[in-house]
Formats: sequence, structure tokens, C-alpha cells
Amino acid sequence: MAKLQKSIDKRNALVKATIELVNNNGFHATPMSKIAKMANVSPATIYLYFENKQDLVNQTYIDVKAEYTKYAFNDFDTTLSVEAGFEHIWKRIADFKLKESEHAMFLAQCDNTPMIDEPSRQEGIKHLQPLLELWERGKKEGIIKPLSNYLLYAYSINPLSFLMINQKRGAFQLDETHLEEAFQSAWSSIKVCK
Amino acid sequence: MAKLQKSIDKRNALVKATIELVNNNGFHATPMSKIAKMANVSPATIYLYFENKQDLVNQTYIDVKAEYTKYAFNDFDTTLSVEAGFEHIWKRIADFKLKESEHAMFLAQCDNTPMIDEPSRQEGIKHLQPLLELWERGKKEGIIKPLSNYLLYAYSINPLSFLMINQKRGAFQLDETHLEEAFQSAWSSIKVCK
DNA sequence: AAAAAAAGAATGAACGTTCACTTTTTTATA
DNA sequence: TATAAAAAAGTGAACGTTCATTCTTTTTTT
Repeated sequence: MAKLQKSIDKRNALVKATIELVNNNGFHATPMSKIAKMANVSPATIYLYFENKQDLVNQTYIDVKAEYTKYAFNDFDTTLSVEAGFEHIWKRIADFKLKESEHAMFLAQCDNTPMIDEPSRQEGIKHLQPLLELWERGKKEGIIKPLSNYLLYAYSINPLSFLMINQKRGAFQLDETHLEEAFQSAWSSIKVCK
Repeated sequence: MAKLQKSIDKRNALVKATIELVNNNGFHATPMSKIAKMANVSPATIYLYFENKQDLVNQTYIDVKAEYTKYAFNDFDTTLSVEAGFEHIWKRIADFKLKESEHAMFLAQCDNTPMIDEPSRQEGIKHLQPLLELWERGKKEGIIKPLSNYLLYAYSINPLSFLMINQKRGAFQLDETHLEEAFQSAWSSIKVCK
């Protein structure tokens, strides 16, 4: 099969270069020529792997989003209590945002921009299921507030993006202590009080 | 003075067009020619009001950020209790994000992108003081958790951006009920429990 | 009549993409 | 196993277009 014979390394290098350049310069200031140069490839080669620039950025988004959710749910154990399960997932996500901050930055930029087309955005959302199921269980058990999953995500997960960005900008240092505080705030905002 | 004689209406039209086009197409896909067309102005005229494209987008950011904080703190009463004061500010901010969602969208895009230069970003942060002071008072009174202001903002204010964006995308409807729930989550996450 | 503001046309640079070609890899044949 | 043919992958230069910005001229204001 033709597709599979093309070096996967080259595709990865292109995706990596895209992330790095878009993070540092923004989509508007990352030409294909620079992406090619950073990936040590001819501009023309990009078009062997991707239809066009939009496709490159869409696929990069989907790749990174998949990596994110895989990381978050990798060793998830569905037999855990809702609270323990949430803490586990939350800390995995926090871990990802801090350790893979380049990738997390890229996602934050994509998620707040009309840079990614709608089908790719939908594709990216798909893999969040385990967390949503945990929340549904928590609601049934009366442990999690009976709120829309959007609200739960907004308050318990999304703040990590804000913190990560400000950490990257050097405005704020998110160390171990802060991280525990952040978790407590996240949990406070979605757990049923008392 | 030359600057002041130039029609302020024209400047406003340019800023407005910039917001609208950047919101809908992203910075990478809003050329000066389109901005000019939407503002009913020649491309050359933009350069009477702004140095260049970067300056236009920087100034637009600062304008909108100032409008945001002005709206948030407009009728703020420093004699209110910490809880009442926070509720007031929070609801003003929520109001802004929902009613002026075009402007809020623009800020969200700028804040997650290397689109705005650092000095303009700093300029934009300046006006948040009243909220920070309220939080300091709350911490002293033992009502607000003794956390970094970044954490407090991340958990109590920033979630509104996420909700607003998803509302704009039609994924979620943020009505009066949801808004009250959102406020309770915000307050839960930063208040001292018990 | 002078000065300021605005316009439209023009400009060079930079962009995404394609083209014509070369190199590398795979397959077929002996 | 060696070799030739075919296919695939990769390339640098070039294309047409679009972009931000400027230049020259016209219009408006004072």
C-alpha cells in the first residue's frame, strides 16, 4: 500500500514542526516553506503527506488531541470510586498539560481559533467518553453536581489550560503545591457539597 | 492635533471590522483589504490610523480589553461584602461574555494566540485591579481560599470563556438556570469551605 | 489657497502550490 | 542472485496569486 510506505518519520517531523512553529509564531506566520525547512524536507514533499496547509493543521490537531486523551485515560481503572477516578484522570491531564506543554499549547490555540475546520474539531472531541461516563456515574450516585458536562469540564478541567498558558508565559509558576490546590478547587467546583 | 482630527468613526469602523473578520476567519485569513472593504474605507486609509497590521490588531485588543474591564467594574461598590462583591463582578463578566460575545470571542482568541505582542498584552491586564483587591480582602477575612490570583481567576472567571465559546459554536446553551449553576461552581471553587 | 484626509492604483515580497525532473525503492525477470 | 524495468518518494525552482504597504492623485476641510 502506497500510503504506508512513505516514511512515517517524515510525517511526524512535519507534524512536529507545525506544532512548534504555530506555537511560537501563530498560524498566520508559519508558512509552508518554514515548516518544510524545520522538518528537513522540500516544500513539495509536504504535499505527498497532506492535501494542503489546512489538511496539515487539521491532521496535526487530531493527532495531538488523540495523544492527549490517550495520555489522560491510558491506565484508567473503571472500578475506582468516582472521587478516586476523577482525581486520577485530573492528575493525568494536569501531567500532560505540564509535561507536554508544547502539545497542550497547540491544542489551546486550536480550540480558541477558527484555525481548525468543524469536522476535525468533532473528531477531536470523540475520545473524551471515559470522563463523561465517570461524571454520569457520579451524578447518579449524588457525588457530582447534576450539571451539564460542559459546565463540569469548564470548571474542573479547562482551568488547567489557562494555568498552563500563563505558566508558559512565565507569569506564574505551577509547582506541586499549586497543583494540589488546583485539584482541590477543581473538585470543589463539581462535587456535591456536604 | 492631527490625530484627533481624523474621524473617530472611521477608526471605530476599522476596529469593528477587525473584530468581526478575525472572529470569523482567524487572523491568518483576514487581509487588510477585507478590513478596509468592511469598514468602507480604502486600504491606504488604514495607515492613517494605524502603523501597520500588527498595530491595528494590538490596538483593537487593548480597546476591547478596556471595554471588558470597564463593563465588569462599572458600577462596582467597594463597600459590599466579599461574597456579594464577587457575585456582582462575576455576573457583570458573565453578562459581558454573553451579550458582547463577539468581543469576548475576540479576546479569547487573542489570549490563546501569539497574535498580540507582549507590551499590548501587559497593557490589557492592567485594569483587573478591583477584582484582585477584592480577592486579597477575601483572603484576609478567611472567606476566599489563600491561593494565587492566577488560580482564582482560572477557576472562577476563565470557565466563562470556555462556556461562551461552546455556546457560540452551538454545542451548548447557557441560559439563566445554567448561569446560576455556573456561578455556584465558580464560588464553590474559591470560597473557603465551611 | 493651503493643508489634511482619503482614495485607487501600483509595488515588491511572500505565500501556497505545482511542475518537471532525479533519486531511491520495489518488483519482475533471468 | 544479479539486473533491468517500473513505481514511488523526494526535490528545487517556478508559477500565479495575494498580501501588506506605499505612491500619486483627488477630494474635503479649514
